[in-house]
Amino acid sequence: MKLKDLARELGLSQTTVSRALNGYPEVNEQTRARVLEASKRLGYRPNSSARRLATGRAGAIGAVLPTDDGPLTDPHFVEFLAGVGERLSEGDFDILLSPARSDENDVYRQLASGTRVDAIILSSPRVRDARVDLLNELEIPFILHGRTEADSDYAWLDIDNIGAFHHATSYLMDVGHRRIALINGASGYTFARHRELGFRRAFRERGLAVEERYITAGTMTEEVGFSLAMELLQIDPRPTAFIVSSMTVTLGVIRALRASELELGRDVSLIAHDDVIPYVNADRMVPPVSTTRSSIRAAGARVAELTLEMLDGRASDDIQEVWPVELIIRGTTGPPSRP
Amino acid sequence: MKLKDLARELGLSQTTVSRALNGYPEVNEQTRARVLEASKRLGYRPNSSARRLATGRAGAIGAVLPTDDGPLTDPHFVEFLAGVGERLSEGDFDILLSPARSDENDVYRQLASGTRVDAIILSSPRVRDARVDLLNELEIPFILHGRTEADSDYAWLDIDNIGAFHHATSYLMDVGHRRIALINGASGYTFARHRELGFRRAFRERGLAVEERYITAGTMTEEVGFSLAMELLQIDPRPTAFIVSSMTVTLGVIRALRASELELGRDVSLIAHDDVIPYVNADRMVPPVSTTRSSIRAAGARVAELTLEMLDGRASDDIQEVWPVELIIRGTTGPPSRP
DNA sequence: CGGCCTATTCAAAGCGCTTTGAATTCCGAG
DNA sequence: CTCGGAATTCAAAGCGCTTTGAATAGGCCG
Repeated sequence: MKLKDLARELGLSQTTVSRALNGYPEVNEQTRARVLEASKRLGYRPNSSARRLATGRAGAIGAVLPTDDGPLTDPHFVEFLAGVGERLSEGDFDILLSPARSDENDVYRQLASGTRVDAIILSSPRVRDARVDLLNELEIPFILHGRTEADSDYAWLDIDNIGAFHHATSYLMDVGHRRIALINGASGYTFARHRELGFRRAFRERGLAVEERYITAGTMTEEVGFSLAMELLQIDPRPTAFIVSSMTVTLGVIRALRASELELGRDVSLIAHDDVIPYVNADRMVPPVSTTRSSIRAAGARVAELTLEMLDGRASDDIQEVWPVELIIRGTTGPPSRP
Repeated sequence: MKLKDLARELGLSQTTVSRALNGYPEVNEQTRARVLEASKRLGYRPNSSARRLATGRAGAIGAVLPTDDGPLTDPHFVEFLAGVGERLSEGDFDILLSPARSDENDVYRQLASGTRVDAIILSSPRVRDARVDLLNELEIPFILHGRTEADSDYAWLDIDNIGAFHHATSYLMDVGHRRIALINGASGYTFARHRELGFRRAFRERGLAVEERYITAGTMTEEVGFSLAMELLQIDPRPTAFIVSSMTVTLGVIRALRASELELGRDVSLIAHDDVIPYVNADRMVPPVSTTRSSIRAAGARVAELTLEMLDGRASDDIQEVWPVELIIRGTTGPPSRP
């Protein structure tokens, strides 16, 4: 069942049928209704290759599977992608997944130079990210989930990491903590940088000095969370509270606390950033974990939406969104214990 | 730079240039060399939409993002996908990711009826899986990673789950364990069924009875691992060894052991199945975890390869591969402790 | 009633590639 | 020399859709 067949069936020209289906205004509404009905009844599905050839659009958004050592560990990335996909599938757009190879630049170059994608979505940007320059040079539309240091010349959507960690740190201070440790994502990434900035700002605002030994960073895995927490707990005096960069890392921290026979929420407080992945649920843990929360899936959907707008002509440097982050206090935060 | 331009540049017809580039035999080797050189020099990239329209191929393999409660938790799925992508990107094929919506059947139906994918890859099949019937009916090529109960009429690649868990169980028996607990993936899925079968076979072979209370199953997350292990440890007498369905679940089991003040490898033995995801490394844990190991990424690559063969005409019911699984003994397995 | 404008529909020309069927060239055999 | 066949190359016809430019029909005004 192709357009031609459908048109013949209806006694109309391909032009009219095509326009009726694509919502053009110059079609009689009655005709449009007939066309839509017949199209559904006969199970007509436009051939996307043909459509793409005719429109000159690839009909796909490129994303690169991050490499192992990236900060966006797999579950996060999938969740983000699910959001992107949700929104994209409403249009005639696909996600084109390219695995990152040894030379990542090559992957982007290939995506851009071919006619396989209309735009590219980047995740986990660094403070200075060569990919941004590359894509700007290649002149292909792209959007960042996150941002770089110089964030004025391209499209991005980011959450307010500074605000989130500032808020979390301030809260802990409000309930009495002073020895607060930070377990951050790997330095170099903007989100980690921002989180540290927010953390430090809370101290500065109160005229308190940051204890540098309490600031740590690493790849965001359970293992790293465990070992960093173990190291932090060796320090004398040990921190009374932890601010942790992800729920995955938090699993490791909890393991470390157990190993040290410390009770979470009583002996030690903790606030973690929660990207709301189904894989680990902060609220269902024991005790429920206090978090700064922002759905990475929702962000994915919005990024997709912005991408489509960009392809519809919206200026890319007009697309810059910062999302606020909620602080949700649950059972892992209390006043510092007096040992 | 389109084919036409390239042809004009070379003083050849489009036909010849196209054939030269696509490796057809009826082209003079000298001509082919000239064409290839010019193509590279001028940076020619074929327009994939056009090629796809002309060949009638969509140039994409469909995969459905599993829903939250599936057994293939996100990190596994991405790793599998990475394997698929690796292989696919060598050809002119993409991965088309569709997020599973409320009615999953609809997603498949849409994938199949449109002209957007040439084949579909299915993950985590159930013992009886409606999707297989659906896709057979829709007459679109597809391949399963895993298999169903009735596995003769379609293409699949699976690992030897029966053998793996039989081997693991037998090993534990060899070193003296009798009270062996199984923490399995959610029942209903073939891989979980097979693992249980392998487990039971080891008992049967030795004329031993299975203690049914030691057999548990659930979604493969850290949380579930923790709570199932906690329950198992309440049983009197408690199991001396655990066989666990994934490394993620193992994290939870380890947390439960710590909470119960039991030392892994001494008080309790453990063998886990390891899909070799970068996210959790069995060998780097303390103590290193004994595993049945099979790279899910390699499986993905092979599935992609088989898919391409299928599209090249290989009969789908000729494509049925079972991969053996290694048993790797590390530090979490020893003789049972005598309490 | 003729002319003009708007609403609606149509035929045909691509989009950039592959592939069919035919044309051309070149050789060795007869 | 001449002819049939192998080796090369080519022109042109699609693939199924969108879109341009033109045609047709209907409605309103003077």
